[in-house]
Amino acid sequence: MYRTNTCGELRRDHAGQEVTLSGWVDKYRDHAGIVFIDLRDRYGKTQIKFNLEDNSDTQKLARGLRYEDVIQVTGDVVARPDDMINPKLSTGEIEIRVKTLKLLSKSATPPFVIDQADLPNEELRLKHRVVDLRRPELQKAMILRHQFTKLVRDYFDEQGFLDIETPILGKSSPEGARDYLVPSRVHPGCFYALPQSPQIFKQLLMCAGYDRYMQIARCFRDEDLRADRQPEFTQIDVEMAFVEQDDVLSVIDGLIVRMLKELKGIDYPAKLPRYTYADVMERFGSDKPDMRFGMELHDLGDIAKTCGFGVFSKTIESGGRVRGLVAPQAAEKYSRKMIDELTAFVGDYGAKGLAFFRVNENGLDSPIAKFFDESHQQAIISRLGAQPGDLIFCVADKQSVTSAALSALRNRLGRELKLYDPSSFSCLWVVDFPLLHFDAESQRWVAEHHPFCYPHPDDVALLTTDPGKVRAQSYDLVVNGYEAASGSIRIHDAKIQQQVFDLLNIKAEEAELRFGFLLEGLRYGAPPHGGIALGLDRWVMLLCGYDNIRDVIAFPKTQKASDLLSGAPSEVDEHQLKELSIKVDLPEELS
RNA sequence: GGCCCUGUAGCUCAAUUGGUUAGAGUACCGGACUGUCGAUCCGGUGGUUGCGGGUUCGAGCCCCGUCGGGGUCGCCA
Repeated sequence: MYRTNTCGELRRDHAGQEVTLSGWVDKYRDHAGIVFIDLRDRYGKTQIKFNLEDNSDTQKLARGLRYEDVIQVTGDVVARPDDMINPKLSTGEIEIRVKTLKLLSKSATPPFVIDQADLPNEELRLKHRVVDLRRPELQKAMILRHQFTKLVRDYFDEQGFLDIETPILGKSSPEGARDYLVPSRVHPGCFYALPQSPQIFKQLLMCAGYDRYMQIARCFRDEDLRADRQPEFTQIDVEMAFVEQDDVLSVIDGLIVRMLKELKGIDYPAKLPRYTYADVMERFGSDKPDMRFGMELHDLGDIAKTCGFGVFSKTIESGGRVRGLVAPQAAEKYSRKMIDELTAFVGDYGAKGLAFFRVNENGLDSPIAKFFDESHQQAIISRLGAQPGDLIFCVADKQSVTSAALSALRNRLGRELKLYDPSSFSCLWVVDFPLLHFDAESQRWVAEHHPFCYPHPDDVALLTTDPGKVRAQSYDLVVNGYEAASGSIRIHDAKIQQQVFDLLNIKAEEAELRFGFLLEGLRYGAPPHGGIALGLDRWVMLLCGYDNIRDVIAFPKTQKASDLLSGAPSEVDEHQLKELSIKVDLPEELS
């Protein structure tokens, strides 16, 4: 038997017992006559000690132990004297007086020390993920991830959902994200695609009568990575039949409230607040606003129109917008140089400039203040509710640019000005997304969510008259500024589906080719249905309070989608390619 | 594909802004030490400054290219 207890469980009550522990050497403190070792496993650390008078051979062996050696010890649990209790350890009231020591596995010198205050750079951590995964921060994430998925499964089970698996090897569809492809050996020249999500299969399950489905599903998208995006990620995929939007939202409300309570001890109102897309876009400039703080956007169009500042008035004349926000008590905190930096920052979002005003007792102070007379200055102050000491920022541009620039600025200022508690949570629904948007590049309507999204019942008539105004029965769950879930009610009515396809300029033949197996499923008695998918990795990231998704994935990939641990992706043998009827044709600069 | 940051000892960082033999802490190796818990003290090993070019009397530092890592815009139905 390798152990009778773990390294995290022994307390004062255990004093006097003989125990056997196994684990990793976390620290060693060698005093020649007495040697202390902190023994670690995933449950905690226990101090073990070796006395010269107890057993000089064992003590000699103990002195040679180094970081990450794996050992087994047997000895007696001893209560520590009061002045030697270590309050930093849960096991700090006891220690093990070792009688026998066995070296189970000698470690090579590790590439970095786990308890080091300065974290090694991420490249090294990913290369040596085995060592990295021993760090408490990653262990916390893995444990929380497990607790989260268990809670999710339990919750949906209680609600009558069935966990059903869907294929990993599927059919490629050109819409949406780029597919990861898998060549078929038995069908030369043909490829499977890895699922971007189990979307169509879960709709087919609804048609088949499995009216409450859930799955913790791995999804794959070959798009560029971000701090919160990996090429393979995990969704909590949910679909329900005979439901309206409110039914889906209520089920998820219940999940979120329970999860925040059980995993974070946070009491959240039983029903998460709901906002319309139009509302949050106007007030926050984003469809995923971080509502842990205010600092809302305000429209200054009417004031800008008549002011003396040409950039503003001309923007309004040409159909653009002037909007602004107030950074509370930031006038002194942001120097001209820092504001220049913010100007460059909003430039990334297309803003050609960033107007600013420092608010003082008499009005506005700014290089462009002279273009605003007393009444215009007061109008701006009163519209924004600004106080002396505040700093006002404005962007004048087409609507989409004012939204993108100001929402990014808002997030940045909120963080820099510490306007919220980073450990708090703000969860909300955004509903009534537009069904379609007009893509200027391809000069056509494209689906905002996907082509199977049901239009808002009040807007069906608009499909033929004003498609851009049609709202969808789709919804996002937004947490701390992240899209944490997204879903919709699907079309189960062939006539409306046809209308949407027509709008998207998808011909019947093409629809049959691309989504034929879904349309086929919808043909034989499709119940009204809808669903949602939660981003598991993002949720765990948020629950841990981390700012990147890699720290909640055991073996993540880098920004270039490589796995530094295994070396994937890699070239394969010629005979493997031949078997798959594949010839590699590298671009010239790589060959 | 664009923009920005980054790469110096096993690790975390420094190097007076182009100037002597590239330093410190930690890890590692050796020694001392019987109550430490970031143990302490003494000594030692350890470097093609990511790689390749260039400018210069002289490059860790400047320039060009390239590779890796990170952030972000585009992209992600």
